[in-house]
Amino acid sequence: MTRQRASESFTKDHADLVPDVVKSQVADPELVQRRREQIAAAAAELFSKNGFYRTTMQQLARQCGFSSGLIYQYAETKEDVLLLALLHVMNRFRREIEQAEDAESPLERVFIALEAYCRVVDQFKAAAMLAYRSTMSLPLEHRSYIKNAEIATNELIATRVRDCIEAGFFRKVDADLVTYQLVLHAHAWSLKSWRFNKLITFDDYVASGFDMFVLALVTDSGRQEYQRFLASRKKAAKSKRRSPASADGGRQPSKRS
Amino acid sequence: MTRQRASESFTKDHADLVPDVVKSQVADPELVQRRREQIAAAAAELFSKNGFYRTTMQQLARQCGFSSGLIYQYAETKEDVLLLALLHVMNRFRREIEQAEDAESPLERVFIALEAYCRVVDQFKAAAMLAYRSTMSLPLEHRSYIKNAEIATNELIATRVRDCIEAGFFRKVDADLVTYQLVLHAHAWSLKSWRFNKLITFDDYVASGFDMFVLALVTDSGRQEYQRFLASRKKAAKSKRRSPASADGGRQPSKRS
DNA sequence: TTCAAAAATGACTGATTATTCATTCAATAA
DNA sequence: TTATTGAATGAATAATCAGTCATTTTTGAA
Repeated sequence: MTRQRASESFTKDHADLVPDVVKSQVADPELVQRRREQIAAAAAELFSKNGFYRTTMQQLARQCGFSSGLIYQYAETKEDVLLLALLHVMNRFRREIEQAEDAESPLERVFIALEAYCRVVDQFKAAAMLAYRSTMSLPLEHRSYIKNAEIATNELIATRVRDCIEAGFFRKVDADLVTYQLVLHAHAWSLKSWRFNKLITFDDYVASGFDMFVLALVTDSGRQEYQRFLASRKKAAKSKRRSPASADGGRQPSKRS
Repeated sequence: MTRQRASESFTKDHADLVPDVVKSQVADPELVQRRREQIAAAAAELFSKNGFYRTTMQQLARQCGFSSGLIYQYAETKEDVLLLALLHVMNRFRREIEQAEDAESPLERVFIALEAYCRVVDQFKAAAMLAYRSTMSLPLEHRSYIKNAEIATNELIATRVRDCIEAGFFRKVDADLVTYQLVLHAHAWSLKSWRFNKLITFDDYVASGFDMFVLALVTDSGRQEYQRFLASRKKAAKSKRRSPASADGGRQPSKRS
């Protein structure tokens, strides 16, 4: 349906990719939008916590605050709901990364994107794992929507990597491949949190991961840029420590490897 | 392979970690062992292909070649069977890595382990994904067995990383952390094969991954060692190309990034 | 206020499936 | 040969749950 940009300002640059495979009985597109958001949010929560198959449609309806029959006005099958839930999570992740503070240096911009990705993964660990656990439960026709959503998010990072290459900071590597490894570094924080939590703090995980990538990819001029970046971060950290306005709970620091 | 080196010597150095949480009605331990192997192998195949919840106990019994009731002589619940299947896969992976050819140089030994891990993941993509998809379907008491099996495998790599550090080739990094990143690099080949297959060949994936790790971790003396390693590999590849005995289908080469 | 259309309800149904258990079978001992 | 034991069978069971639909409620246009 893709249409629904009828109701004026709802166009959305990124058009949250509401897939036309999911059919609705209800006419009003705005209502469809709103209800599906409810359903997707509730489903993401329950599926993340209890798994797709262990969650019943009755439970889901209760979480939504309405009856089980109504869900079937906005989706045809339980698998449709899974697709909505997964896209809901992935779009949220993408938005968080888009909204991360920005910077001048291409190198710093990669760091910021990686950090933002890791942070949202950290914040929604269970949701982050949901994609890994459940994508295979999706009917084949649904999976491409997931892949596209993933690629769209990755592109945010890939362009930043390419900028580093163009700026001469990184060697001429395959940006898509590097992007995937950066993404996996973020995902791994949720996939293996039971182990990583014992080994390293969040901040060090991000920093040491970035450190590895930079050391492996950097040119001579990039190395200088990285030194500058590290210096400015150190200074920023110091001044931040002075002003206790650190919004998200400053995790305990630890031995860097 | 590795199989039944006689009944008695079955103690197994690595004691395939048959967990005592899974209770059996049958007395004869050898029979239990054999049947459980059957069940685990069949389950690994079906769960990998169709997923845990979509596989019925009847299907599983048919795949085993015996009746559905019999499964319940060797496991109490379907989740027990999942645990057996997962451990079956993980132990197989560990064994494959243990049996990989060996080498003198610590650096080369890390490469060999990484390559072996990637290869077995490549060979059994669906099985490799099973762990990610299904571990959360296990009851909590079962999960620690999975974690232990994973740690046991990782230790094979961790010691090799430590050797590199001791030999002065790697900086004094956290070996467990680096190990986890190596492992994830192998796992990622199955998790994201739909994407990677378009970007890179298997051989290049392994080589470029190793390259990244080495560049990020290496000391000056390690860098020399790595040059030597690359040179010897190039020579080996050349002589191999001459003798067409390359066992596993020589994949098409491609542009290295 | 009226009333038809749209939205929402939730009890119900049909199908599925994990698990059980009364029974059969096979091997060994007496 | 016969009795005993433990392994194996597979039809029956009991529970669950996705999806339906007859009914009620809400909405908003006239």
